[in-house]
Amino acid sequence: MPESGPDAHAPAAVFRVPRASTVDLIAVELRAAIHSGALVVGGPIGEVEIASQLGVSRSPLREAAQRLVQEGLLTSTPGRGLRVATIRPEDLRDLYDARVAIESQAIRLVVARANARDIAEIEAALSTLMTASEGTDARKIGDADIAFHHSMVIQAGNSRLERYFSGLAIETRIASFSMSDGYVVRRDVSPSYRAIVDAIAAGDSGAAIAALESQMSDAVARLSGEPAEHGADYDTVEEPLTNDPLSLEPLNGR
Amino acid sequence: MPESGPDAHAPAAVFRVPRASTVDLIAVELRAAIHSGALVVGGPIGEVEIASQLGVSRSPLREAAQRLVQEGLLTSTPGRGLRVATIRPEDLRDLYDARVAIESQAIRLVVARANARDIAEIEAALSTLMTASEGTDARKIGDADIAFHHSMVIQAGNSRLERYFSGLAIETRIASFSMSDGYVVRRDVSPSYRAIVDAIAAGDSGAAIAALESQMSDAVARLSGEPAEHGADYDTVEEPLTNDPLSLEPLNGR
DNA sequence: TCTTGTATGTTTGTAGACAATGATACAAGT
DNA sequence: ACTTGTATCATTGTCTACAAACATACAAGA
Repeated sequence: MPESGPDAHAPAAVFRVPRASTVDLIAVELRAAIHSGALVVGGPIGEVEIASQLGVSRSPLREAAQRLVQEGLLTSTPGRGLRVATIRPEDLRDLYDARVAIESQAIRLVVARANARDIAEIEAALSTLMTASEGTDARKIGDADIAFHHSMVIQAGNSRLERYFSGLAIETRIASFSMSDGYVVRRDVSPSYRAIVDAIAAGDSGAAIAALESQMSDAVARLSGEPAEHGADYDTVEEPLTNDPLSLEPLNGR
Repeated sequence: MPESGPDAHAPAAVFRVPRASTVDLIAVELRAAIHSGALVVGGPIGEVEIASQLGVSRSPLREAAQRLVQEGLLTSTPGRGLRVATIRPEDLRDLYDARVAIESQAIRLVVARANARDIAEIEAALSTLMTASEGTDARKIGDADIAFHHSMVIQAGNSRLERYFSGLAIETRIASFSMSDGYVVRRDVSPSYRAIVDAIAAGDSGAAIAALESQMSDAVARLSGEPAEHGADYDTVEEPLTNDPLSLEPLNGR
């Protein structure tokens, strides 16, 4: 079966350069702005203002915004425009159930692959979290927490799961902003983190998922403002919300 | 603690009417068009043509398209515009792993709620599938298959899981179009469906998830074109792709 | 005093226009 | 004959403008 022409089915010698579109850049920037609190949770999106801050027109901004609408990070009301989504207390459970869906499957995949390097990465993320939790920077602890969970999803190597998780991670941040006034984290790192990693290393995905679920239930309870149980002490930190004017010159100086 | 003003925290007597925006309508239409094959998989999106077919301008169309980009149903290449996504054979596993993530969690939630009415709904979806599988309409069987899985996610009552699943369901359809030439379904309904429902009814989420996983692996193998094992016979149907010109007058006669 | 109607201003939603980029066809050169 | 350069065309990406919808303030009436 001769090839029809030179290099007909030859393995590609060079790959597509995945350039980022303007909409991509804006979407990233919007997510970062929500994450940092620069865009106030529940607050409106002034299209003209934000577009000018980003140095773009309303069209690409609106297109990028629709991506976040699909993610559930923005809500769109017909005549009223876009607002940053809020998480109502009764939605907390749903959010964390969704995280369990993604992360428990990630655990299954990581365990199935049983790659030592993957587990090492997760271990590294855990130790970063442990280090951060010795300090008092609540924001830092929260970020390290998400980074730990993120590392599990990354190691699973499934692009869809990663995409879903990225959105859920930001929603988790929104929840922090939405619930109590202030950013609340556990002062002591829950032992469930250790349990998750150990179970993964032992190849016991069932135990890891069980630990994950209890950790998530714990988080829901904490954010719901339920009193601390079994001696866990929380650390509520009034966040000095950044008011950065949405940095970025997307098209590097064009 | 007197209320400050009338009805300050009174339970809402009337609710927000969730009007659908134009972008919503267009997004729905685009998904339907991909589902029906009117927008050919891998094919380009002619913005002007499709916009005119829908009776709208390019702006709202492009905004709606970005939602599908976020879902992974469309791909955007900077200078080259939008194309309907394709599922490469090596991506099949990832797609179905993602479905397992969503659906296994849905099963857990349904089992946890243990609501007889939920299970009855799922049973109904299964019997619809059984009925459809007695016929020869491959498209109908495929739709009933997805509807069965969808019903589980619906009964879980988690909006995020449902949103994710809706996208994955269309991706599954894309995969059918992408793989072999033709739409391939199992002629005999796999016994794993029965196993899933029975396990749910028995409250055994572990068994249900195991059955789900084997069913998914089966689907991956079938779509990958691997030879039929253990006597399962497939039914490949050359689909007469509909060439409907994207129906719809979104803004009912405006 | 509270409600209801009216007017004004602001913001969104859509359309149309222009510039820039990529695709295609053809001609010239090696 | 194949490659390379050039011109033309189509399509996208972005901007600006206009019309419609919404919010707010104020005045008139009950």
